[in-house]
Amino acid sequence: MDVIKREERKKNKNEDIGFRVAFRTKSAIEIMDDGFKWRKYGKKKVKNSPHPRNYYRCASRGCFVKKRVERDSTDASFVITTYDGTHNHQSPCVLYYNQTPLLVPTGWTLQASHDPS
DNA sequence: CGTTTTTGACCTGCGC
DNA sequence: GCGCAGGTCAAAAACG
Repeated sequence: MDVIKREERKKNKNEDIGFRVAFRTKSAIEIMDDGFKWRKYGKKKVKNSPHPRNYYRCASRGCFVKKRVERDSTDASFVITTYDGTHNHQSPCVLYYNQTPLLVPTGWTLQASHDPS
């Protein structure tokens, strides 16, 4: 696990993560379970917004997908969720979505999608 | 008992 | 070269 983390870090620096998707959703809570198991590994305060930003990683071994959850600086009711990378395995709850691997669970209000970089 | 969460400290990249 | 901002790690606690 330790070695894997090192390799991942090196890989991220040298190679491209893959792709990045940012969603801004209208939700009161930032705990959105998209079917994957997320392990929180960091919390940081952003100067741009008075609210902290949470960092999550996929709990599955061998899957290096990262997830960034941040509240909107102006509207606390909006949450910005950014996904980095692609999952190397199927979702543990893929059956929940039947046969369509939806990234956004039903009930979410998708406001916009853009590349933060 | 194994795993995740929490939190501050540490590291790195970028700008000046 | 230094400072800032952001991103990550790692130890202990909490949780099932």
